Amino acid sequence: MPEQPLHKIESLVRAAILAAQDAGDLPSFDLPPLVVERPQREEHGDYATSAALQLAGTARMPPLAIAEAIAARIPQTDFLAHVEVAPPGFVNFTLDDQWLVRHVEEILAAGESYGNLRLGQGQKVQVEYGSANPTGPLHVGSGRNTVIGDSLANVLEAAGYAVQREYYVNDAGTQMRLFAETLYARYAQALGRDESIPDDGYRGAYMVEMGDDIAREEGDRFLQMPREEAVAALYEIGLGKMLASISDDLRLMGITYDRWFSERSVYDSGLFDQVLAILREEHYVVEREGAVWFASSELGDDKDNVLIRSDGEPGYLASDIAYHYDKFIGRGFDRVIDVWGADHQGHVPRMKAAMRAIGVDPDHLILIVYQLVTLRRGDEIVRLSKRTGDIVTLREVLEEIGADAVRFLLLGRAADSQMDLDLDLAKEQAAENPVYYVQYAHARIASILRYGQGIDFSEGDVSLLGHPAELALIRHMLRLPEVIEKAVTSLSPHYLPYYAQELAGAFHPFYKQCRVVSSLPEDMPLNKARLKLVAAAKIVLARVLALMGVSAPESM
RNA sequence: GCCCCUAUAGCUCAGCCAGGACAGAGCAGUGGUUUCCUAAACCAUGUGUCGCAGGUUCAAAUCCUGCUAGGGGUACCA
Repeated sequence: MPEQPLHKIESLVRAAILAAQDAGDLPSFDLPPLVVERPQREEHGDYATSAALQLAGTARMPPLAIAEAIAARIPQTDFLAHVEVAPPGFVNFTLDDQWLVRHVEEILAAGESYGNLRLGQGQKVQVEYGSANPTGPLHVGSGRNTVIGDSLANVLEAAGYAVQREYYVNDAGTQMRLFAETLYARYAQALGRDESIPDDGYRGAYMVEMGDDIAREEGDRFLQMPREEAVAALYEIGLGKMLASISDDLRLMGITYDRWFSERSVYDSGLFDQVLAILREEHYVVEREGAVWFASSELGDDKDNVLIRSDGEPGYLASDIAYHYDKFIGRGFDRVIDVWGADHQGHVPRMKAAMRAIGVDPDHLILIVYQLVTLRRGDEIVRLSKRTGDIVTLREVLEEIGADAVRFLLLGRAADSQMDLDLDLAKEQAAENPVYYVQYAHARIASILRYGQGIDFSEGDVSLLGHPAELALIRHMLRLPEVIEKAVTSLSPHYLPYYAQELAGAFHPFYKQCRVVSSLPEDMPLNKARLKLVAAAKIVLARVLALMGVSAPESM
């Protein structure tokens, strides 16, 4: 895992400024954080810093003069071909061709681990995502949640964190009781009994089907027992069926968890009582109006929140505090990341307050709130509600559009950005989805390697590479570690699909311009070098696809 | 009312955190490309009051204030 050029350049620029100050070419001042970035335009090199522009004010010197002073003190290195000063005060860095070309060998040597970083240093991080109520099938919103969470977990792992993926099963509380009551009614109806579902029950067709299924599988035995007992039994059966269906849908998207954590277990294990006692001891629990309140307003929230309702039923917040106590105190995660839809944003200040109450640094609980997906079919807006039964299931969308395209589509927007998903358009454009552009690059390489499988290119000489299209491809391959770092530090997996397209966009022109396996005998040395290049490109493409949870086909 | 998110090309969106070099991509449009490795490809080409109005700055899509529009939340549902 050699140091990335980006960071090497940062160090060089910093050292250059300090040296210029020592020599009296620059006045002394404290260095602000230096920004080294990828310039937008190719002719500005591979990396650039605007440090001189930033410093012009404090140094009271023309930016160009500062840039000159910096550039003059960047030492000769193997990886930089040249360093240039450009008006109004940029310093531009261009990577050395031979250094780039040698990088191909490093990627081949790193293999699947190419791109790995040591940012995390083994810190324990939990990512909790998905976590949809098991009262109905997953819809597209849950899809966005899982795609963000899963890819984030992937990049965190790549960056050297010890990641645990978890699904919190809300198998307790009012909604599950309504679900069980509804299921009882549907089951009874399936057996011909006149029974109506609760007013706030789940009206979706899937509940009718489940009632039919259970009637067929179990007969009428639940009608023979006391109603309460029957509802309790159906609660378990229905929960099991919903969880099975949810995990099937997730598997279709390539998502699996390390642990499914039951909300009920928070109460059954005594964890909730234990945490409530701690809150009481710290005097964050008050009783009024017949309910038990969490005094979160004393901890930065703008209001108090109900822990146990006046009907004696603990609310969602109650178990969630206990659950997070278990994550941090019980299981010792250094950081916990929860992925929530914008409809849960009101929960953020309460949970931050709760962390303070149990003695956890609230910054260690990272809440990623993504904006909701608005589904449309043409001009018609499809509202999603499990209760009214008006849902477009994730399964339907997966079947219409395909898991890879769905993941790519859902991942490609920043969490802050609201998504407008037109199912008609998405279906229409499914074939034009950029995911196939990326996958096709991978498949093309696989095809080349099959075609050239008789050639032993292990002794290929990469120094023969140098065509502009080859160098452009290598430059893009080199960016993977930077992209992973950026996705991790900004907790924004949406950079991955953009990068993937750019990488594929460097491969396809290379393929067009550079014959990899040529039949001319005199081309053999170059063939071997290029086979090395494409083998390395395949590694990088496969890696970024894997990070997105998208398959990397050998043929298309 | 108050709080959070958003507004950038015909459409869908990056870029905003750390202000800097003529504002980017995909799709859609137009024209072209196939004697050896996959045309799901390549090449060329047009597209902008960066929602509006102020402010800060040598420099604003980016920071600040106000406004408009859309989405979400809002004190015993999750």
